[in-house]
Amino acid sequence: MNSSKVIFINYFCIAQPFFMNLITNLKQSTANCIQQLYGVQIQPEQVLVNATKPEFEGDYTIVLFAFVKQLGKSPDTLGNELGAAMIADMQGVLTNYNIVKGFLNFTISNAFWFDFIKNATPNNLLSTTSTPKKIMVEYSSPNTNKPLHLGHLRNNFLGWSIAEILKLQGNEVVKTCIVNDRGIHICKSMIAWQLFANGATPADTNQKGDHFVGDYYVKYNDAYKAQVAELVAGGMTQEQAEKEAPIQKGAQEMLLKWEQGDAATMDLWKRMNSWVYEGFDTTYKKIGSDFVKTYYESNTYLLGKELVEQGLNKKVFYQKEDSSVWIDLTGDGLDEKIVRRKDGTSVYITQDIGLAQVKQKEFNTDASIYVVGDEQNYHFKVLKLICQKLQLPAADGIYHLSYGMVELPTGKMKSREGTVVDADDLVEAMIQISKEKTESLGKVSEFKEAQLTALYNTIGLGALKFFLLRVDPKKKMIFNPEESIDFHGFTGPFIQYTHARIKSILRKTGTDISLTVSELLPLEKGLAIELSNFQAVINEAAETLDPSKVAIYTFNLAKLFNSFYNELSIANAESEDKKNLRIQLGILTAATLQKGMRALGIEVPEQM
RNA sequence: GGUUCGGUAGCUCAGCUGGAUAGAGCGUCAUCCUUCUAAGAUGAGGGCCAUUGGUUCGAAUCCAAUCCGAAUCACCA
Repeated sequence: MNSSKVIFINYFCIAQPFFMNLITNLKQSTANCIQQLYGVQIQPEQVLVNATKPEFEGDYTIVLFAFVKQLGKSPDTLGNELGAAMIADMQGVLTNYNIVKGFLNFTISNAFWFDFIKNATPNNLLSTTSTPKKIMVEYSSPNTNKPLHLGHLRNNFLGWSIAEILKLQGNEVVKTCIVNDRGIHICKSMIAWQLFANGATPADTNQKGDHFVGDYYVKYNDAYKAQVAELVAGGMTQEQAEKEAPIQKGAQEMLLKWEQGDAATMDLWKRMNSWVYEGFDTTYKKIGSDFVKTYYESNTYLLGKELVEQGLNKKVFYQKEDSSVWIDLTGDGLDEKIVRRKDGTSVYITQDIGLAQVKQKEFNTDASIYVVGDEQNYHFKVLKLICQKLQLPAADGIYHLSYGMVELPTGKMKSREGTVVDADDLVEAMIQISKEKTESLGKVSEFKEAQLTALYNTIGLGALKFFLLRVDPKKKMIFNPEESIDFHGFTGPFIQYTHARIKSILRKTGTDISLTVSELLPLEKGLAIELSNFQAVINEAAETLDPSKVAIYTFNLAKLFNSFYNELSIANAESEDKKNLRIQLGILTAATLQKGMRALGIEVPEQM
């Protein structure tokens, strides 16, 4: 069992494209023909259908080895009998077959692909599922003591993209955010502000609010380290000094006051958080994150207490002598886990159980996806298990979309040590680079200032988003700030460029066309085949919650189009028929690139 | 120590429900703008798919063991 291959949702009826699904039909036909020829029952799913390798003749290949033994036929005999039977079975679709060492290659008829090209439109390339679900995607989860960094960007882009992909299938998606706005770390920046700010505000220093507050979090840590060093120099042990540092004690007192609802503390807390939220809003707007509902931990941290009582009654939980409450998960291969402290307060897992129930009551979703880093894999495993044992209605719908950390070549990012790649800085840098590149190419000289600004944003963010989404979410990734993110090759701008290039051609040729049958050249057919795969890619990305599948697909499609573009002229095609056919392929490719990139949260320009 | 996830070209990554000669991008080298946008295309070079054993007609892919790296196993969140 490999948990990394867990399928998010198995749709009873997944979205099917408007055209006949060739692969499904090939499998079915194989099973039918084997039944007819040899009277042996085979499940269509057992049949392996691949795209034929370019060095062989054909479009799709059926692998015969699996049946050779079962049917007691040589690969050649089986191939010939099956090939002939299937061509009769799928008349008009299959035209030819050949056999190479147990691989049965079929050529699909020109008419089939032409029909696909003719009937496809930007609007029917994707169709929606007949069994839509209501799905919550919780992502972003910022802390209010520091600004967003590169890791948050991966989270935000992933969450957004997953939501878009699920929407493409016709599901209803509810995007939510849980803000970690309380706790000792928040008090640390608060006390540092009290000590060092002299009443300064973000407006005074002309800073974004989240950065302003983040600076005090760093100042706290600097002061803390200095105090500890001083105490150690005065003869204390390191351990003692870490406990006794005055600023640390101050933060703890402040947390106590906060929990007691002390007016002055609450005022300061609200004030500083409002600065941070202002900063976050700017960033979210810039990167395109939004939420239907934002939950605040200051409101949710006491949740789950009732559920502890229920759990005790149901004997899911048990109480220790010191009156703390636990659950024993050793039977499930995990540990014992505390769910309520001896003083009666909730722990992290308890509030999450409570929050899961609150969200379920408020939105009544079929599933809830938590976009959270892989360091919390264990936590979410436990969360789901406890919810299931409590028989909460939300339990089975909990999915943890676990993603790997973004690391620097020097190792993990640490905000306390200042080794973080700041989200705002990085976004700005990307936009700046896209500006420089665009200017040096000089292709948009007629653009007005506002158009240029929009274009730089589109390209800069496109490069950044694509960079973070093109790799498998569950893998950790390394970001090297020394090497800027690329604009060539397997990148967002490459695909944006291909789209703009197609649009440029279509502006010249017009799109008012009527199609008449013509022979398809290999590159034309190749594009048609790739376009016909779009729905399957979206389905797979949704089932595995993996946007990188879409990134890879859009890249391959763009690459294929660029080869096509290089070899064949559209505007000056050999004949009017060819010209119209290629215009149609251009329309479909541009639309597919646009939708695919949209699913990654990336816009594509008309011109660049 | 237990659990989980990784190890594929110099670098960053695909491929992993077993199938034909393991693929991209970057970087390197070489071609192609008087012809629809060169942020492009074409080609060359680059590999003991961590190691060993097993299953199979067939293994990067499945199984077992080993080595290396990461995360986690808090009355922090």
